[in-house]
Amino acid sequence: MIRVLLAEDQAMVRQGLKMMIETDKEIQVTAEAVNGKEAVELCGNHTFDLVIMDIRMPVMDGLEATRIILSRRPETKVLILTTFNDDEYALEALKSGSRGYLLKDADTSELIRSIRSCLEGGLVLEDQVAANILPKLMNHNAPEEVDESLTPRELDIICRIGEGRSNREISEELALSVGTVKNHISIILDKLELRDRTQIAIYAIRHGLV
Amino acid sequence: MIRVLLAEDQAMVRQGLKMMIETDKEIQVTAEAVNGKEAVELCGNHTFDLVIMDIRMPVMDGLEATRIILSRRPETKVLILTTFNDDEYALEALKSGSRGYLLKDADTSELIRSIRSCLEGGLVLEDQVAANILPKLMNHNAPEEVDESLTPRELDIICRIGEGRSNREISEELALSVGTVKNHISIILDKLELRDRTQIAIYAIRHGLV
DNA sequence: AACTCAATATGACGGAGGTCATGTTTTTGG
DNA sequence: CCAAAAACATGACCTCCGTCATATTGAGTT
Repeated sequence: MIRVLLAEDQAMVRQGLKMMIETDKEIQVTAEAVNGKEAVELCGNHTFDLVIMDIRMPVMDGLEATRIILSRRPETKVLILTTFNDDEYALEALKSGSRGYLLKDADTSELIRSIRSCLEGGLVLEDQVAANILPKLMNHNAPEEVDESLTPRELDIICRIGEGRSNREISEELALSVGTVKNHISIILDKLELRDRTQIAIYAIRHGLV
Repeated sequence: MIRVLLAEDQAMVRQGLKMMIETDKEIQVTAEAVNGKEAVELCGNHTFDLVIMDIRMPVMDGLEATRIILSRRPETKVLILTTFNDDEYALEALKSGSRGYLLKDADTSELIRSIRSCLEGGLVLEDQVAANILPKLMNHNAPEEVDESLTPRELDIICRIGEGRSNREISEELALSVGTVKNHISIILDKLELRDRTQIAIYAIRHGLV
């Protein structure tokens, strides 16, 4: 038996959802909440396999409630429920640790399929939503190409600066003199048109070298 | 009419797929290729709405073929076809610009649904695959929580260090004396248990403050 | 009223960072 | 094989960074 907590402020939507969900004999809505705060409290006192959480609710919204619940009971699966096919929300919903994103206009079979997929470890994502957020996530760590005039040695040193090492530490790790490390850094600063090691560290991280 | 190019080296799979696809009267397999190279050549001479591309093929694999085709005809949709629910491939497939990821054991209705969703701009992703790759993409910019003992002023200065500013620049931007900026930095270093401004910059980026 | 804390300031001090000039040794490519 | 580039080294020099001690102001608390 799958125990579901339904967190949704609109009684009508809640009722409709409950009926749709309980079409499946193995799934039961064992509790309902009208806002995020109630949902958090219920999760403190009871155990649920799945929480279906509306994103817009009074008192405490669904994303914050999700974060709190997962920080206390990480094994709980949370599916975010929303009206809009809004990729901004989708990203936030995923960052908060939810296991997916249900649209309110989904039909019963779609709903059941999503719930079961989620409980089996899947992440439920509309194709349209996926098309919007994946490129964002990929571009975000898009490794802009590194200046190709950099030598292997210089790249190595850039990495170490990006890890927060001092010149002394770098010189010891590479069995060089401190002066040599400084020389390399001077050349790096020149090639990359930067001013100091801090900017090198930023460069290193932004270009995915660390 | 939707024109599909089928790139798959195994004749049997190709035949089966073709029959499943053409269940839908609006979709037609107008060409077939037995490896990536053939697929690329066919795309040069003809126009297709969709390419279904096996990932493992002789001569040229599906990922490389995808990259070449998309560099020449970016409007083409490519769906990658594979046997395994392998997230390593999935990431590569998405990076290559494909619009999703079909499993060979999908049934006919699933297949048709995926094709149509893809042509409508969707990104087709198994829930299990999504569950594997999304955390990877998100962890990269995982906003570990920032030390809460930091004051607003200190956070501000941390951000500016994370942008590569010198003490002098920061003091001018905030209308402070250089000494005050240094004082703040000393306190920041103490609170975060760091050693120098470079490590502060790294902290700022890793915690999503910049 | 007494207290705490954030924010500001000053000046002195030592050390790390970065520049420059110069030179040697290896690697590598034509 | 020779020339160019990369890697390594030294020492002098100056600047910027960060520490420390000390102090003032204003906001909020008890």
